[in-house]
Amino acid sequence: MNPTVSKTSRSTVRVVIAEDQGMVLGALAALLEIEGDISVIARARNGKEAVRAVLQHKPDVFITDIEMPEMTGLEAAAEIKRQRCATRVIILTTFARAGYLRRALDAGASGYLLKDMRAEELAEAVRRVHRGLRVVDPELAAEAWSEPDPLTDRERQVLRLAGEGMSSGDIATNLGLSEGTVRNYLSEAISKLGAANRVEAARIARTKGWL
Amino acid sequence: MNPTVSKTSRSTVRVVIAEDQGMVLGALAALLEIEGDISVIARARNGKEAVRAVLQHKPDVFITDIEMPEMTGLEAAAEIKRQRCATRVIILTTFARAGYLRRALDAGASGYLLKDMRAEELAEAVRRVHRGLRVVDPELAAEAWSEPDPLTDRERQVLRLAGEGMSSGDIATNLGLSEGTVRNYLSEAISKLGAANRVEAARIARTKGWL
DNA sequence: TTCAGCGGATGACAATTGTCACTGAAAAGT
DNA sequence: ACTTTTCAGTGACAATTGTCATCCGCTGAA
Repeated sequence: MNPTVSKTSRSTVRVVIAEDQGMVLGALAALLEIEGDISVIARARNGKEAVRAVLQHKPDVFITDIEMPEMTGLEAAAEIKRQRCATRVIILTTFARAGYLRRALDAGASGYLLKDMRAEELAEAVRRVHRGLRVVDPELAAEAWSEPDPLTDRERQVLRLAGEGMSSGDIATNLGLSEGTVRNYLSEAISKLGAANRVEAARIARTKGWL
Repeated sequence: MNPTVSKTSRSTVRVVIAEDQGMVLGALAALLEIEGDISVIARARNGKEAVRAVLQHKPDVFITDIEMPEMTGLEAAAEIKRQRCATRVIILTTFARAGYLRRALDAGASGYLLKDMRAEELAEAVRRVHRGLRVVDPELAAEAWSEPDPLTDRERQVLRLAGEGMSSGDIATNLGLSEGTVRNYLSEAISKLGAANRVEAARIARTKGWL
């Protein structure tokens, strides 16, 4: 498959992977190990573990899921950049959400891949990123710049809780606001998102990655 | 392309995998191919493809995700059993939902694995199932029998749409019912599930796998 | 210093939602 | 033939939700 590279490390790319689903984590590692020029040197099942592993091993590339316990992949990426670690980051996620991509790029990620891309593209992306290139789905990239998150922090908080099924009153006590205020924020969010009610608004925000 | 018999020896377990996320599909295949005694003879990215592949290749074991386009993994499993195909089925999913497990067993599945189990357990489960054993998380199994889905078909339909953010009126026209009737069903579902409103009810139903 | 802007709150009003009791018309038992 | 069930609908009422106009206190810039 890759004749130019001998499997004895002429230039082996050293990789750390983070993914909370053990089955997928192991499988991705297996997928990359098949490639002669890539070596998985550590695995993590949450963001904190991941940060520790990356800072310790200083891999060439760090591949991470977004939604994980303890610490998000995006938070982990940001933390790693903050520590001035030269490791390049690839976000690997299920969600084609503009908001996620934007936050990923803000956090200094070099790649943003979707889990429903072809499996072969992962190894290719690792090599590309290692060479210093960026790997982002062009279609998604376009969308990311077009539509910025219109919600304020409060609106986001309120909408998140409303989407879980909380009543206005519950949300109010939960956030230390008055019930009327909560309804105002909700109303504002609903109109900003062009929704008909809080549930639809929450759904829209979720699919855009604004949560 | 179609070697009539095993080129490898004694007893290779022949497997077909179905999973809609290409990256995960390829990775799982790689994971299993590492094992000397397991061979992935076909892959599918949705339920229909999967059924076709299984009926054509008659593998020993069929591993499938649940939530896929075109046709659900559960539906695929049921269809395969209906066709009197001897292939044993393993459901591999993210969701530890009693309702899913119950439907899986009703569909004649031999195994129900969660994606957040350890990666090594997959190959082991394939072997176990191939030997005619069942592989189901004991804790989940207990829960599955304890609490049967209390919802009627109508309540399910109505709740599903309500969870998407539709108003009672929309749901009514959508299902050809009157608005009052919709509210009655919703009210009934809410009380059955011990929820405070439609949103919470939908959330509860979803997490139990009753959707 | 003053004034615009923002976060938060009120109050009022209409629309939607949740609850209940009750009716009627089909199945489905017995 | 005579109950029961089940499914759908009605009407009425209370609670919750969505919308608006308006108000207050604070902060930051002109």
